Amino acid sequence: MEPPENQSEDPLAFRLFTEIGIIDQLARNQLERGLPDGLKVSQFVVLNHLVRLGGEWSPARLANAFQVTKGAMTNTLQRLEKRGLVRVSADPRDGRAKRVIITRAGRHMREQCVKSVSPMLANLSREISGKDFALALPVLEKIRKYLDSHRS
Amino acid sequence: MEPPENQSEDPLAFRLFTEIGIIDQLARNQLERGLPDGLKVSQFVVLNHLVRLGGEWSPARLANAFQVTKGAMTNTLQRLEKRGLVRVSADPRDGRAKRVIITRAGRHMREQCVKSVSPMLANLSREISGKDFALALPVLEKIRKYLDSHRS
DNA sequence: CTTGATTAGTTGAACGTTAAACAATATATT
DNA sequence: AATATATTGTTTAACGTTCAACTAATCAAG
Repeated sequence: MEPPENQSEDPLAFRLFTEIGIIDQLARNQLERGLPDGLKVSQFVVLNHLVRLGGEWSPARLANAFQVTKGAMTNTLQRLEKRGLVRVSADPRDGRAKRVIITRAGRHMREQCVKSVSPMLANLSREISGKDFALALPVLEKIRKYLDSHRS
Repeated sequence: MEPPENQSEDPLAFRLFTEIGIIDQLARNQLERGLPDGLKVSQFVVLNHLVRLGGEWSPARLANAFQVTKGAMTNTLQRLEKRGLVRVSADPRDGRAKRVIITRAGRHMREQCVKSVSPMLANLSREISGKDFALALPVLEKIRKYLDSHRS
């Protein structure tokens, strides 16, 4: 039998996306305000991604990971390279592709960014328990993986 | 050489914001692709807000609710008014303010938008249970309220 | 009443993103 | 080999947003 929540007009899912939209906007604003040296969120998330997952990433893979266009990633990488935070070079195995490697300065900048975020995270932890985060995170991961695999 | 790092070393809250950012981007893209007549997400959420909560809203209140600047809301409302989906008029009680009222065409457009979203939500409900949504939603609401009350 | 501070809305420049067109290279088919 | 198809990255114009400056109106205190 089908519970009524599975109907096409599920208010729960819709409200969840609404909350996510507002949280994303608020968090981005507060994060960007604290980032050092006028670094943009789009640039920070790339640095963070490179540090967290390591290895070499092509611009196309990065664009795909963050679901932005190739043009946007070209722009972000050019700005990061101008700052000396990443190095972009031709891929010797594929004449079309490039490789993106984070520099030592890039790792250091990412560290500073993480530090600039921690006060906000610490304050948040005072009001919302780790148990709550642990409760919501798997659900969000599931949703993200679903959306990620069902995009055209 | 640095050891390979993985994301589970990041604080739970940080990973949660990362997931939220990716979900927001994926969901916005898929939503906007399905909206009728080239309507933008920013325009749809205003229509949806006016239908759901009813009554008269000033541009400033709307800008505050969605955490966008007044300039952005001016732009969005001008586009909605050009389409005849809202009516913006002077507030008789406050010479500085304006009132935003949704038109019948606006309500109809919102209905069509909701219809265009339902297939996506229905597919999502097939993979993620209402119980999961019910689990995550209160946490997200708590986080949103916290961020909302702690912005400078 | 007058001054000063606050609030509502608009405007224009700067910026980042998207979408589409493009050149270069790779892959698959025949 | 030759041809067609797909993929990578860049560029350009259009668009939406932010930010700062601005006008107009309200509020608060003297």
